[in-house]
Amino acid sequence: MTARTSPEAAREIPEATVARLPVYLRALTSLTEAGTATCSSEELAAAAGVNSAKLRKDLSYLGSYGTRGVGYDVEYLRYQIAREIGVTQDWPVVIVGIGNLGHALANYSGFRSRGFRVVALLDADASRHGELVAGVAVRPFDDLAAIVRDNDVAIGVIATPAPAAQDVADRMVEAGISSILNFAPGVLSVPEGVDVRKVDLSIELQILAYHEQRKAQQARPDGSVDEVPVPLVEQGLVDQGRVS
Amino acid sequence: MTARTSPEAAREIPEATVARLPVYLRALTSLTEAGTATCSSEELAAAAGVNSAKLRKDLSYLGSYGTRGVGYDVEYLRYQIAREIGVTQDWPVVIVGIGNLGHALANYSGFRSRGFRVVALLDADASRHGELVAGVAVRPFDDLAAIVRDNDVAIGVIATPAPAAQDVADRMVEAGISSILNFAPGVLSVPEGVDVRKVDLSIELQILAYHEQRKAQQARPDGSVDEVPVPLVEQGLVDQGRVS
DNA sequence: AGGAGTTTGTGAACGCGAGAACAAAATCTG
DNA sequence: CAGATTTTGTTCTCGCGTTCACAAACTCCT
Ligand SMILES: NC(=O)c1ccc[n+]([C@@H]2O[C@H](COP(=O)([O-])OP(=O)(O)OC[C@H]3O[C@@H](n4cnc5c(N)ncnc54)[C@H](O)[C@@H]3O)[C@@H](O)[C@H]2O)c1
Ligand SMILES: NC(=O)c1ccc[n+]([C@@H]2O[C@H](COP(=O)([O-])OP(=O)(O)OC[C@H]3O[C@@H](n4cnc5c(N)ncnc54)[C@H](O)[C@@H]3O)[C@@H](O)[C@H]2O)c1
Repeated sequence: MTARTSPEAAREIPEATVARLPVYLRALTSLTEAGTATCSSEELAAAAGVNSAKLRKDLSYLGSYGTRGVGYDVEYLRYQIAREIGVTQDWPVVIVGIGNLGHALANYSGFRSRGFRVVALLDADASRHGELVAGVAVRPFDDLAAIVRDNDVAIGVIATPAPAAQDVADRMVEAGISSILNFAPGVLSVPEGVDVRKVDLSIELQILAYHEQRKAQQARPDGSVDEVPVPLVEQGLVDQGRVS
Repeated sequence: MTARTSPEAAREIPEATVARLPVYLRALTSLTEAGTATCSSEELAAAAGVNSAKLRKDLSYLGSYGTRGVGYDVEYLRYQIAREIGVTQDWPVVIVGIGNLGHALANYSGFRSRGFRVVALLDADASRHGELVAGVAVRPFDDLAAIVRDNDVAIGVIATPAPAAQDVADRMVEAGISSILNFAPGVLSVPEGVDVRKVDLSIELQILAYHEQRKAQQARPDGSVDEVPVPLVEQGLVDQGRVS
């Protein structure tokens, strides 16, 4: 690993690894709850659904937190990963668009328990203002800038209809938000330095449909109804976006 | 492209390409609605948020549907992609776990309009049975096998709490479902030939948090509050799971 | 008709990630 | 204490995906 020419060079964690760290974190939390104090890379890899070599390589980017011949201290490793991700502190989050999906998100308890705190629910529809969802009041969308400023909000969630999403994103960026989780379909355009991640249910289903169609096609034309001729997938598809 | 040793060899579309086809499909639908009859790879790539070379290579796996010097016929290409994905037909879908999230999913109109039909809503909680959500009644989970058989259901959605997810998945597979979209956190174990895709809100937020933390760290220690020292991302993160 | 201009489809180069394999480091055993 | 055993951290190789760059193919204009 030749250090890049930069002075400190820090640890530059590959994006694929970053995407798996939360999975390891969850697996470690499960192990803790099960009372396990120590685990090998093999065990943890199984719990996370990945290859053990991949797991070890991923962890090596963070440092040397294991002990050869022994394994990893579950609690210690869990803390190190949480610190690396940045979820030892609580991140304030705003949700915009409190419709079907927004309500579900606001009610989702997994937010709190994983290092995120919903500080505001915003909606453009005045008839929703004042409504309490999971103890938080729905407020006018125009309060965004003030809320972001007062609470140091860096992360915003968009759950509005698609046509409003770009507008909302622009206003979020303007207000100082630099990370957006977008549930509305379509492409968001944001300035450099702003991260966007997209969750698109229809795309996921369509990917499944494609593979489903291939399976069906492979059984039909031959006439023979054979079982799983080509193993498409089995497990451990931690990497979002890949199936096999 | 050397044809694999198999007899027909068909077109083997790379997984990364499959994951982008739905994005192109949506972009083309937008163009159609905007009244555009023809478009270049450059225009379509912009609408989909990807590099135009990548778009052309992706489309080349499907066939030669463009005209050099002209571009693509929007409607024709849209149909070809829809056919390739398999969404010219309607796919019956069952949703299991009609709580917060399940309600939102059941109410989601984007299902229907994109080639999927919710044929049943299932929940283990008897007090929910009979409730109508978007015109579909909530039924006992034990009806699963019959519903899958009668409606030829291949795709199932899991929106139950995490502890129940593996059980539900097992029952789905047993009933004949071979594609699962899982919203519950944790790793599902399924037999070969069954596809699982996972949507995990917390993981997405944690990935954002990681990058957010890096941005903050890069501004602080230097003392200087410079603007975006290293361009982390800008746009076009079509590929789920990557940020930059 | 012929040349200029466009735009597709693809060959080739490159970089990143996955996995196998192994050396180093720790524990355990006798 | 020495050797066997376990398990990590890392090196190496391979394959996939992205991107560049360009020839082929089509249109348009004179
Ligand atoms: N419901 C689902 O399960 C689901 C699944 C996948 C994707 N989505 C997407 O998520 C988004 C929301 O879906 P939904 O079913 O909750 O829709 P919805 O219509 O129920 O809710 C949208 C909410 O956004 C508010 N809104 C509209 N414009 C706004 C603006 N400019 N600023 C602030 N708020 C605004 C509306 O008042 C409404 O309350 C949609 O883009 C949808 O495609 C939903
Ligand atoms: N609400 C969200 O926004 C959100 C976001 C991300 C992930 N999730 C995940 O989605 C899942 C559902 O979340 P929710 O908020 O809707 O939970 P919820 O508790 O509101 O709903 C769960 C539903 O599943 C039903 N259920 C439980 N066990 C079952 C079983 N064995 N078979 C059939 N049905 C069963 C329950 O009766 C309940 O109706 C959870 O795993 C959660 O972690 C939710």
